[in-house]
Amino acid sequence: MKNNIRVERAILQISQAELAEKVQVTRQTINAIELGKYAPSAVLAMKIAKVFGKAVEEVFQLEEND
Amino acid sequence: MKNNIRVERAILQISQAELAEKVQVTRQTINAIELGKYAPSAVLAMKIAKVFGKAVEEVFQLEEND
DNA sequence: TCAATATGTAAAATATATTTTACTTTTGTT
DNA sequence: AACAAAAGTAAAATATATTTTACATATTGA
Repeated sequence: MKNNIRVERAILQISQAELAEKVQVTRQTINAIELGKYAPSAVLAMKIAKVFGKAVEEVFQLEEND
Repeated sequence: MKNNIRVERAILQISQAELAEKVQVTRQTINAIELGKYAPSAVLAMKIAKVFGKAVEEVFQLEEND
């Protein structure tokens, strides 16, 4: 699972900590997901996409191994 | 987390078992998610939406408690 | 350069999703 | 009614996401 979180954050100019606060998870969770260490839950993915004003598919992309 | 899986399945006329096979999970997983017993992972939500030819947000909707 | 802010990382604990196996109930068809 | 297919359920095991605490490194601005 790939994602554009870093780019979307840059557009909004918000830190990992700020995004974390907006979607009510810890900063470490955002960091791990942004770095692709694991994939989020659907609820979290939808909340993140919502913050960016994008569809889930615009922020997260399935890969072959998914 | 709400969803329209039942309706989307009806449109495609596929059973829970068939959807499960398409997205590579067990029938019980589809049943549990369809009934709202728990929310799927983002990967699974995206695969399900893809089968239906819809965006994740069209198949799954966040609720207040999410 | 110094300090502050942001990011990366890690291990252990907890929460949640998914599988497996198995059985029950419902629905649709003949 | 009888049969088959579909859907519902449940408990235990496993996999994965998320939290917590804590520290290390990098980046930015004064």
